[in-house]
Amino acid sequence: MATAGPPHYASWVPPTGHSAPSTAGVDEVRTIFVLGFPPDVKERELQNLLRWWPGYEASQMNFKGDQPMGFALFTSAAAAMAAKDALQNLVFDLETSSTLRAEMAKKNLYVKRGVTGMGTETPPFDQSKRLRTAGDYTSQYAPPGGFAPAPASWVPQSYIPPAGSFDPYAGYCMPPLQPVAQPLVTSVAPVAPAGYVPMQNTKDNPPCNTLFVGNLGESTNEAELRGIFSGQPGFRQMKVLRQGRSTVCFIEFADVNSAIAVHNNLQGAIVMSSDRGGMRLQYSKNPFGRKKEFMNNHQENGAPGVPTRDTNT
DNA sequence: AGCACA
Repeated sequence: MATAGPPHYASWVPPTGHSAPSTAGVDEVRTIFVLGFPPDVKERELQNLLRWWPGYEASQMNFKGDQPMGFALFTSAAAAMAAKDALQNLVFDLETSSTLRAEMAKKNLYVKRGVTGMGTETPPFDQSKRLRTAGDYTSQYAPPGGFAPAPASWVPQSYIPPAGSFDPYAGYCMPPLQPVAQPLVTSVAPVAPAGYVPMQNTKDNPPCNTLFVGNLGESTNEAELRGIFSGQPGFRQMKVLRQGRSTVCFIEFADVNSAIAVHNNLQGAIVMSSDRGGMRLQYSKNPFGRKKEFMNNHQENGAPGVPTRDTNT
């Protein structure tokens, strides 16, 4: 074992949306400096780790010898510090047990015009949009899917290209994330997970209003889960189930779209208290709110096998 | 690789 354990779970303080966001301190340092990556880390990994973070603008991986140094620029110093705290002591790679150290940088990352860390040969299309959108995150951690350039085939959770090009959603054609229904819980800003781990989700069920969370270790802390989910738009309720060595969890949302958004956005999100890194999100087999159908199908107070004639539909 | 509760 020897898990020195991911120490402080940085409870994420939302970058204050009301106090003059971007225009405030123009010469403030809003760049973080991250050490502790395994030598074979790719710049892209840093980008993918941070690209959903509120206020993220650009990042870059430099190599001093074989010691990678990451830099990431945010829209504000507050956003940068929040990200810094979240990355602090993050176990980046379980195999090499490399733990990240993050600090505020000495000076801001210089971003060449048109390069935001999304790749060097950046397509011209949404650079400006990307930057503009970033500011919007200050009020609420909106679903990343919202600005994903998303051709219909873009499946957010497949960080790893599916080997057999198997797409469980082929038949469902993800609705393009229309603005999620007004959150029932508006006040709570979601606690952003400390990071993401690529997660393959080979078997899934049709989208519904309830998510099933798997790949959670027995040590998983319910409060942490609640912190992550309860602030998500459309969140209704959550139930944690201990199953011996592992833990599972159900989350109900007000509507399917909210569930879809979370299913995509939080796929592989790192659960600190779990000993398995990222969580796996699937749609539940038995969603909430289907009691009637369930009961009807089971004829619980009638003759068990009697077929129901669909007299009224 | 684990799906409860109504």
